[in-house]
Amino acid sequence: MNTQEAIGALGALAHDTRLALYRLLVERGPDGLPAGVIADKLHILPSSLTFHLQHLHRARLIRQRRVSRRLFYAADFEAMTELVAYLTKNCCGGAWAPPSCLPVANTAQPKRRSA
Amino acid sequence: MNTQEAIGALGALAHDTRLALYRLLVERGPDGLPAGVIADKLHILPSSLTFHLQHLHRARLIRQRRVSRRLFYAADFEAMTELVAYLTKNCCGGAWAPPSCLPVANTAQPKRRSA
DNA sequence: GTTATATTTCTACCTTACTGGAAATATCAT
DNA sequence: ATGATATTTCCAGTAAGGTAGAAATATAAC
Repeated sequence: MNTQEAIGALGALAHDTRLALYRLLVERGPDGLPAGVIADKLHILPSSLTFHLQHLHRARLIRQRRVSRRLFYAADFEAMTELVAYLTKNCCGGAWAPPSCLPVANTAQPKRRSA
Repeated sequence: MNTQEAIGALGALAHDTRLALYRLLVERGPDGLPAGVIADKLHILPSSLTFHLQHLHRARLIRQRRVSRRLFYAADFEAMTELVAYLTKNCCGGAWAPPSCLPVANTAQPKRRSA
């Protein structure tokens, strides 16, 4: 993850609705949720939801897949891992985060089914 | 660090100039740099610099102190530690970051002189 | 007190981000 | 094909963020 990607991810998370949305998807795991269910849970209009979903998607924090007529969105766990790695490496003066943290992140991902 | 504080910190870092500024201050350590020097290094106008410094300061990512007629700004290392802790705790589904990471962050701070 | 330096504050402007409603698209069921 | 559901796209309006220059404040030197 380079600086521009990090800025994109930080900006995507720096919003009430989007952070709540992202946390909801993380909580839900790799299966994710369809847009409609998310809209209900967060009480936002469909057009707003799409706007925020696309914002998170552009930042590669979430993934999209269609299941019949519904679009499911799921958190991209690698993205957060990379973001945290970027922050600890570049924004803590190297003083933070023992290297043992980084490998753990990958192995700790919930098992996914297809891709 | 609560959600609103995290959003504030994320938003403060989610900008080209401010991220560069913050990283410059982290690199510099607890002594920090006077505003004028920062403006020179980042090639930005004084009024813009103040704008971004205040943004970072509001997010408690940097600290300010006056030395004679100059205002020094320095990174607040605890803030980044807390932000990373927040992200790993709340946005990685608990799957990330072994607890050993967190204490390390505090002990790894560069020694400061006064407060 | 006057002058110079360092930084902030103020104001105006421009751009981008966000919200909300209506229309369009995609998929499925009949 | 028609109708229903799920979601996106489009558009307009409003709010917030960022940039820039000029004026104001704070400190220091003379």
